[in-house]
Amino acid sequence: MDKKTEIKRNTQQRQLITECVQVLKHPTAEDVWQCVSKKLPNVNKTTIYRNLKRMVDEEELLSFVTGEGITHFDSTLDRHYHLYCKKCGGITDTHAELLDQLTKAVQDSEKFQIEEQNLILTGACPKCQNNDPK
Amino acid sequence: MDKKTEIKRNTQQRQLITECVQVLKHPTAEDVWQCVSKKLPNVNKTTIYRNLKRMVDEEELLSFVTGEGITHFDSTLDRHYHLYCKKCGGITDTHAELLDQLTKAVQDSEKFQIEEQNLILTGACPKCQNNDPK
DNA sequence: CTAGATGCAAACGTTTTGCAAATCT
DNA sequence: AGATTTGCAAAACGTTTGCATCTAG
Repeated sequence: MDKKTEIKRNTQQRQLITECVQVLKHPTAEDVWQCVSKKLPNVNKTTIYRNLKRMVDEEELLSFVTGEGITHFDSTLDRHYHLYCKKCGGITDTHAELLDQLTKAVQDSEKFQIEEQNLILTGACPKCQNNDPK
Repeated sequence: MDKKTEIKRNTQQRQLITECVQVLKHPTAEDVWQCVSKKLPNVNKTTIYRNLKRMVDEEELLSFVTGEGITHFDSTLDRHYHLYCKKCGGITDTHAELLDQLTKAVQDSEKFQIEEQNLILTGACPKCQNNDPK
């Protein structure tokens, strides 16, 4: 009764969107649009938005927002969090063990029932620390 | 050379904005506008946005974005993170010890130099768990 | 054949910008 | 007085919606 068993068509657009999210790793809607456009020059952004939204609703993708307020999509579904490099804009996944510990602790001490964890650590990735020795 | 030593005027609007952020705890720009409007009915939203932005730039306030993509402002500057209740929309501060541990671990293992931590745990606060026994 | 998906244009909400008028200091 | 800040209107931005057309099943 929770998940709708909706008919889903396998359109070219949808296939490409899925593909692009996987390849691009942590794209924005704009990124996906540009990527899909390469193979299908007339895709409309609306289609991108509609599909991404639906995929998030149906839990095929997850989305998160960086400190700058930009929404990114992620095809990695296991719980993890993100390292966001301010300099190059790169986003790296990190595993969730420590975050899980933290969440459990909060759950116990605050009696807060946690459903989603959204952690973004922002800073400078190893590459940018070296390349930009300011 | 980093922080600008700009002239800052003590306008009525700015005072009220500061006041409202403190009182409201984790307001959105809209919240602040409504709050300031009570005492100064003709404030323009632009003024709210401009001041909030500047305060964040000058590190008098910090801002964060919930999973829904809504920007909130916070006058508590010490490192801490937020519990966001999906049902009532309430936001609670939590202390940062565990998050600090996590951050240190990431810093060491990933060689990622972390400047900002942004953690939002979303779920149901104690009140809403009880009041809404679904 | 037909429900569901797309493309387009227009609406939307939030935030930003340009400029003249008002206001702190 | 003079520079900063405000208010207003308009633009910008990312996203959503309505609707006619197209298409996968």
